[in-house]
Amino acid sequence: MSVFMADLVTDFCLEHIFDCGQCFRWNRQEDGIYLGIAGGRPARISFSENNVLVEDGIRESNPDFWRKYLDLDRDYGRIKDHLAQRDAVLDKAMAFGYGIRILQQDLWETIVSFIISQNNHIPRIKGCIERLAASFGEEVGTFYDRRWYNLPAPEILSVLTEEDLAPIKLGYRAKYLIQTAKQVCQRGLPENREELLRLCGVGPKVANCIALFGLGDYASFPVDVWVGRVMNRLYGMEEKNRQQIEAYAQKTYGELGGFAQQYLFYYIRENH
DNA sequence: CGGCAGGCGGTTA
DNA sequence: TAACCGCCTGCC
Repeated sequence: MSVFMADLVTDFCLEHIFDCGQCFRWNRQEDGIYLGIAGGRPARISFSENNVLVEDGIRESNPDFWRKYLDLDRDYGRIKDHLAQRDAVLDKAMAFGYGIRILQQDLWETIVSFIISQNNHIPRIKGCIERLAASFGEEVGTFYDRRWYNLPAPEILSVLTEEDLAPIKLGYRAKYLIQTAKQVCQRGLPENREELLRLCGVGPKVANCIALFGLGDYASFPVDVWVGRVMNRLYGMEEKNRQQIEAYAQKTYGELGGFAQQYLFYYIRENH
């Protein structure tokens, strides 16, 4: 086990980070500590008095990994200032989700997670991901009294059948996952949105999520039903007019679209 | 029971 | 290229 610490951290709130819809493998404990896994590292993360503390189940300490994963080197105060200048309507959403950070997640895990997420509820998405990892993923060790597993690599997933995956209860997303795994084995991982859209089961919304969370494409502004709702409520736009919403986001938020989307999404999810 | 959820692929016109 | 429709599953 090793420990990572960072002090003087502002604009950071574990609840906002882990509940704003960008990740599915972290869970809040009764003491407010989050227990989960990222990049093959099971960990406990806590935050108090501007100090981030990460205790992970890996022998060799790797502070760079956690700094990057938690996006600690980015000035979110400045991002919020810039967004506030561009659009006063965002103030309420940014005040509400003040501690959001966009995690820099593993690309393959992001692809798998957001293919599963389509037309699906968060508790079920989480269940599917955990069953998939426990059944077909590589075990990374024991941490706080349980075994932890990575999501299965493309090479593993690509040779499974829909029948193999039946117990995972992925529904029609199972064949998407297998096909996408095959494509990644053949062509390698996608490097941009256009390549993401070629993957089976990846449409505009899922591609935008993967681009934002897995590729660091911070201009990406994923529009789902919740973003449609919030744009309707705060801006009076038509909920299902994705073109109009995307055009507005592009024009107004520009290269900060992904940050704006996260504040808006979290705001409407928690205040509907 | 039908309706729906953090969409997508496939089929039509 | 826009509009439909069916889809696994689980929950209301």
